[in-house]
Amino acid sequence: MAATSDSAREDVPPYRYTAALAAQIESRWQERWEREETFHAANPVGALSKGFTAVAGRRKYYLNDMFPYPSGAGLHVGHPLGYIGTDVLGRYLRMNGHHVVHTMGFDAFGLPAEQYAIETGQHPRVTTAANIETFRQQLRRLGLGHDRRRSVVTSDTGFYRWTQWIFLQIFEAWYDDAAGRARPLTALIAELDAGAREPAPGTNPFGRRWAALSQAERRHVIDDHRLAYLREAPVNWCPGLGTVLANEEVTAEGRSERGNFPVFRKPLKQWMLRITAYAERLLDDLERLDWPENVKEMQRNWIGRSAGARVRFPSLAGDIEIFTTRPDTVFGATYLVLAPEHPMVRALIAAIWPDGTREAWTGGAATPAEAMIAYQGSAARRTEVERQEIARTKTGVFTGSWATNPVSGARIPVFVADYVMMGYGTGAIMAVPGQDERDWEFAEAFDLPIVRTVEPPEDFRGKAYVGEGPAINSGFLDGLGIAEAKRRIVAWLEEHGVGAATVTYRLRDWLFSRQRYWGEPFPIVYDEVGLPVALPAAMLPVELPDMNDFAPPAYDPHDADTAPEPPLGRATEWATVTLDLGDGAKSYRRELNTMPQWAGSCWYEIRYLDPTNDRRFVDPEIERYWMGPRAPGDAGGVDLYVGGVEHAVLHLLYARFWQKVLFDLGYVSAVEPFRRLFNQGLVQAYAYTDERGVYVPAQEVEEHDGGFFWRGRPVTRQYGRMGKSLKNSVTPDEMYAAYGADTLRVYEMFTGPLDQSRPWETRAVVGSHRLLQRIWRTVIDEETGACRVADVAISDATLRLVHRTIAAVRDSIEGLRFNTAIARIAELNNHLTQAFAGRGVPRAVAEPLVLMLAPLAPHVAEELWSRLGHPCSLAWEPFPTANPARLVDETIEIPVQIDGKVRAIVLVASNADQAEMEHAARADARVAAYLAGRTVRKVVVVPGRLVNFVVG
RNA sequence: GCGAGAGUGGCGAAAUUGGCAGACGCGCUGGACUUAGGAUCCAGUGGGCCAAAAGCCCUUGGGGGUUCAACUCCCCCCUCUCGCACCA
Repeated sequence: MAATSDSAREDVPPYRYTAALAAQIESRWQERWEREETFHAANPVGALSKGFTAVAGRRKYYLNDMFPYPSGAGLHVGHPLGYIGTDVLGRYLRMNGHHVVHTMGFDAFGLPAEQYAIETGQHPRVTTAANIETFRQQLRRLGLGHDRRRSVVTSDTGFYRWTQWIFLQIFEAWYDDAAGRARPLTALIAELDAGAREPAPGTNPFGRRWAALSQAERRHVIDDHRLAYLREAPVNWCPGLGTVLANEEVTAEGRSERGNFPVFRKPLKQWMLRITAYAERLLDDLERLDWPENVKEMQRNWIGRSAGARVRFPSLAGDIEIFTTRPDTVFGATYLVLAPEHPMVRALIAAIWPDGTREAWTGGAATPAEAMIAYQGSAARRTEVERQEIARTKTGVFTGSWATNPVSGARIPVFVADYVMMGYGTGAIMAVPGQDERDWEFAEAFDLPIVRTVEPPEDFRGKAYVGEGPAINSGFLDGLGIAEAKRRIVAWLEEHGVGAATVTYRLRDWLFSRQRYWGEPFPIVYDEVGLPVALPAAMLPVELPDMNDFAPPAYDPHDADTAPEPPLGRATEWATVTLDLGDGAKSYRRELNTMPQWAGSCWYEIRYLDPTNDRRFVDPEIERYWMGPRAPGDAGGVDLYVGGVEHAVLHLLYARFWQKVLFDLGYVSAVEPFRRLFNQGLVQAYAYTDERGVYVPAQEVEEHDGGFFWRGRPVTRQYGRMGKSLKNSVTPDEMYAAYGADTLRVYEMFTGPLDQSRPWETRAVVGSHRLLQRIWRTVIDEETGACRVADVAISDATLRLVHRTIAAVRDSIEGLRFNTAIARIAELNNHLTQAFAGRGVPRAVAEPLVLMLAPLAPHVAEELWSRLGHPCSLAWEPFPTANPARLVDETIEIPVQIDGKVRAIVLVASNADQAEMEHAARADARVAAYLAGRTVRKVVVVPGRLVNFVVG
């Protein structure tokens, strides 16, 4: 590494821009920005409104980064890529008349923070505070133009008090399907009491009207309406982490996203948030967002809307309801399949195998019950790897029962098979092997009848046919296309009361409890009969008790028979509390689970706006000013949200959900939290492993003879993430020491467009340092330290280049292509070095150069600006504007092609017409030589572009 | 398997959206200043033919097409990255 202290060398000019000088300049300007409150953004009202009148006429702009969780490893150079990008844009917008709010907080609750604390044997409160301090110092050195007053930490009581408050709003609300929005439960109760409505379907198991229900029954009905509710259901239990997880936190391989531990399904009573009520709106409103298409697509896939029908198949055990997207194929349903966990399986299992049961259907067992036990047992014993490998081979077992196809009247067998998931649709399907590949495979394996209901084309050679075609073997549907057949059959099903059109989502309700210590406690207590009671807002925050034995029990990660045990249960004094909640002092038990990692990040961007408000989570006027819709139909939200694509589903879906609840309840004016999303790329790096597969320090690896070596031993190289454990981390601190923060900023922005991943290359950083050195030298005499600005004439060519550079730099920054902005600045400076060598530079050139550099390398730009004689910071100085008249040259160089190949360059007036251009081209000696004795078949002249003679 | 995106010098990349391919850098080569150079400055640097220059030819993953003109538009294929994956 080039960590030299060259300023100490005698032959280095005394006023050269070196790492040492950069360090001085950077700390001086950082202090000054802080002292002068340069980046404080004023709210229209409230505690942070000082100075608002001065900026009231500006256009507001809310710029936000996905906030980091403060890990113990500190920052590496990959972390700040997005932060630098947003800072460049923020500074640019500020110089263009915008009123920019930009800050940075910390996502401090959650598993990573707690695990780090456990590893280091310290309390998470201590490690979190220390880690945040490290992050703040590293980030401060970057010179980010943030309003630090607005920084929030999700684990501070002043913050999580409001996370708890929002949970209470969710708890005290229900989704009014008729109105298409969430409403307070008080409104529901009023309408029920007034007889204006009856409980929603599925919430009243008592079979009597509201007016006839007892107090306890009414309580039950109300609890079933809540957007936050307790439910006993199979959840994702992860012994390795000691907690249950949301579906979004479990990988397709059935392991925890964090830590990669096995996850088991286990029935437990847990808090759920009714995100499914918002499925349609979460899907529809994606259209209103300026987000990367791949992220929208990921959310669409996760929500997984499919339109189809539910159909009831009568059986001796009762009606079996199935979901299908192809109701038109119902005549071809030759058997039913239930998921192994389906509640009706037990009732469907016959005592003995019916007569004529085929050998293949029994699995060799003596009775259906035995077969079922064997089948469920073999599924549970399979390892994940085996499940992946045999995922496509169909297994299952006959229940011994039959059902009736309600349309064709056919008697069809009922199977249980693990290719049907309990979590989707109704957990049961009608199998139509003729039109479904999976059903075909199963039908082949179990020798079941196959009836085609859509006629395949003549040349079709496959098995199941899923394409378009006329219906066959389908009674009154015969001859119809799929769409029309669907319409007819759904009408028929509804008319005969055996089915209905319906929409199903893949999205499940959000499992919201975690058996961990380091999270927000729920603002919930349980009364003497074990029912949850919300604490009044006045009792918030429910503070996390200070505990020394906060770690969850250490389970064997592979032991499915363990059970979660919230650490807060050990805080016995805290866990029981005597309260007067309106009916006298009584003893209550507290909720012992905590909220998941994602709770704080669901709304932190709102709190940034009004971080000190202790009466509301945000003042409505402040929220409307920064996040409100700009026009009717506009979703509102943060103007630009920058972060990694890894949050495409989890955080971004949860935050949208909370935003919509808050919107429905009238607390915020924006329907969406993030109007525009931008995914920055990763900074990647090479990592090296020795022959045992152990990582070796990447910085000590040498490349020679076509191979890589560490201490003389060959190592293998792989490319990927940067990380401490991979021994390929480079810290910003190393770069600050070697070159300064401005160099690091410029380097990171120079390696490519912001949305692209790029490799880190320490040896290339010097190029950005040299650029700053050269710009410094353009303005400052390295020997004397004097400003080189002089009263010298500017050529038209130079002036044009300045204006062209301004136009290009503006365009590049606005498109978040900072690499090309830097290239154009470098180009201009290279030109100035030549054009004004030894003469000093004109002010009219030096000043725009410095101002253009300012968003990218703000410290050195401020220093140069001040040395150019300006007493004030340039942070609010107008960004240079290009004069359109200065962009065009009087004469331009035009390529002349013969048959599409450039053979000459001629000079023509920029406004030359076609004839003049052709004339100029023919006048060129080389062109004339090429054309001599040949017939020109065609001449293409594009004014201002080129001339092409076609002779071939 | 399905969906999305991407393939340009040794490396990171650029190309006003169909008009001089490789801007700006790293690296490399040579030179200057030097006790020294892992500092700084200057020059050169896609490949080939040629002693060199001039000149000519080739070149944006591969193949075909449209066009006076294709990194850019169309068709087929290959490779890589990401997401989803028995979702009925």
